[in-house]
Amino acid sequence: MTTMSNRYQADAAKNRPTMRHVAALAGVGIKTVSRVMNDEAGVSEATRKRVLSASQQLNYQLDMAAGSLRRSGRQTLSIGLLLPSVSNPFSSEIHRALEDTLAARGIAVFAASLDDDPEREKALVAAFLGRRVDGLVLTPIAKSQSYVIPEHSRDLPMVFIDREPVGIEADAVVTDNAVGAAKAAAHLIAHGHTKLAYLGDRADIQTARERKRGFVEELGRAGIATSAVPVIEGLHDEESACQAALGLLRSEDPPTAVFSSQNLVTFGAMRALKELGASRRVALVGFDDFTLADMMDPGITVIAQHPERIGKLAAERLLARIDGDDSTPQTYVVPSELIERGSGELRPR
Amino acid sequence: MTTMSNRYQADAAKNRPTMRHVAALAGVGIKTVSRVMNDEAGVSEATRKRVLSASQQLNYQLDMAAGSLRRSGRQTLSIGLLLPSVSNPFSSEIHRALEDTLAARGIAVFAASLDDDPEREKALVAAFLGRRVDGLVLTPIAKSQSYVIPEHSRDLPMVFIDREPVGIEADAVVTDNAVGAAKAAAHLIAHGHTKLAYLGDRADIQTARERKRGFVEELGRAGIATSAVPVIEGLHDEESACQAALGLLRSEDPPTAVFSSQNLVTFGAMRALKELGASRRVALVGFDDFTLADMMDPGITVIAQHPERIGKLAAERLLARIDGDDSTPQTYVVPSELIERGSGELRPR
DNA sequence: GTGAAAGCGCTAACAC
DNA sequence: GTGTTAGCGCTTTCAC
Repeated sequence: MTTMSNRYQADAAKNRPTMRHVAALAGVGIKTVSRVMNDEAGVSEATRKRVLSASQQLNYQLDMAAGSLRRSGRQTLSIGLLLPSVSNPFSSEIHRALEDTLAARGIAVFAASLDDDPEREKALVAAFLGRRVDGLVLTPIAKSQSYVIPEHSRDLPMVFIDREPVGIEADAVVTDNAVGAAKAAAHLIAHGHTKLAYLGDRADIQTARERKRGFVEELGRAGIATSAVPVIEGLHDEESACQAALGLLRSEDPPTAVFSSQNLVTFGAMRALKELGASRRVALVGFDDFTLADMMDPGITVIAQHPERIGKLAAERLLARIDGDDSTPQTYVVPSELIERGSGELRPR
Repeated sequence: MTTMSNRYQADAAKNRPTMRHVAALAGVGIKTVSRVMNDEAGVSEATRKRVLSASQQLNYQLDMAAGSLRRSGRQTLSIGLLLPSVSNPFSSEIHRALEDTLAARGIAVFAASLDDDPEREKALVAAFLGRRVDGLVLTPIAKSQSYVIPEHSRDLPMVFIDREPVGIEADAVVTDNAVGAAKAAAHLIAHGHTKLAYLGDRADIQTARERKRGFVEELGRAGIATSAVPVIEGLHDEESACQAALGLLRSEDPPTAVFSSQNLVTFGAMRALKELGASRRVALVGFDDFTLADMMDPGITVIAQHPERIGKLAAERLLARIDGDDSTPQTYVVPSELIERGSGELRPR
């Protein structure tokens, strides 16, 4: 028996030990080891200690994959998260909040970046499915998400974030984009502006469309002719936004207030205003908050989103689904918030 | 036969289909399905097509976990990544670069946040090991990493980033912290400053210690008495850094140039300078680059790190180890870069 | 080219 | 309390 234990021990030092190794060393059956490792009842304290000691001696680690293969329910305690990019500040805040909520349940997170590529979206979903994740949290970018319908019907929990999915009914957690943009317009109008301008992202992005819609509708409510308000779309980076803003501000009848629909666009507008020395003359409200916004001169007024709340809510919905909630899928709206910092409170002239 | 196929098909619509389902529907043996799904040779084109069609019809997805259980080598095509926080900009840039390099090999990334908690470090490593990751990339924060020695000896590939591990010999990828800080000191001295000040992070963080060492050593080389240079450490957030900077700048003999060892500290210093209206009078160089640094007034001169290079290099080292490289572990140093933007080029008086 | 049998590490079901 | 047997979905081995 001693030789056998030794052999198992030597074996386990190089190769990864299994329950058999632990069982042999502890002198018990394999099922007993399983009971101890899973904190199941029905093991005497003495046996428990022997098993624990053997497992520590061998540095044994339960193999979750092998376990879940046999276990009914087949949970892997891991989920897949698809983001525009893991390095995008908005996305990574969501990621963090999700992680915190899921970690409390011992769930690990696979994270991946989409880069606006619909093909990648499908490929990454497939990659996650192959790893048998217990759920999926994704930022949809493909035209339709109907390709996941088979999985969804198999009760794979799924929550969409930032944008609502198309072609499938599933839970979603989004910002009130239209309302937020309308708040920005109303704020500028309340400060005396009638000559507004809109700098927007690509129209194929759902959130961008929503923001534009909200902004324009608010103009209508305020009785400002939409035709008098320049709306520039298709801005996806700082440089193009800066050029667009420069064009507007140098025109014959320049706006006295600008709304930018997204961070990079806001940065471009800020650069343009700075270049023209107009930062304290032309009002600016940007959608989405950013670091150092309060350190600018003037501070930049923004419609802040709450990524941490989106992430937390998405995680909670996912857990509820994992726990068997089968109510009708729903879209949850997280309100945005106007933060006054100076640039949005400048008055015309 | 038809009834059987139908039964399997109905079964597969609700439950997840297995190779058996596909085999039954295609009218072949299970091993043939395996061959097709793994792109193995030795299957006639006709059979291949039948199998492929059946698998698409059922929406079949190969189960990687089950496969790797039996497969020799047992690769799961997933790795674990441990970061200070997934939402930290520096970390998430590393994350992104890692992901890109590993995605090319079909490797998925588990990401998790440490929050400066040594216990979490150990727990998360255990969680990853239980999921049988093929490798680990980690930012060490515990006092010693000797707890992973057993895994390391079992040839689990492992690369440390940002900080070198203690108590174990393993690959590491780090910034040249001391050299970078020395460059900052030299830059300020070259611009005529002799009255410098150092604002630093907590001394228990390795990178913070290195930066201080490099800075102080450069003072020595320049013949500036270290005793004449205030060195404040233990600053871990913007507020404490701001207070420390205010104290220094309001003292009887204030510094003409400040070096801040980290982003949040830099922000605090910027705020203090702004509050005192000293932004254009007192020089500032910060360690680590940040968004909008060029939009400040003046632009903020920084010692930029290259997270994308750190991430890429770490991924490459990990892949090399996974591929069997068993050369002596090594520390790879990624050079930092001085970026002049104005604040660091201000002269005294 | 193809398939049957064994077994990866574990848990379910049941016997003792 | 504890151990034995079967089998999760797949790949290996080897026979046809």
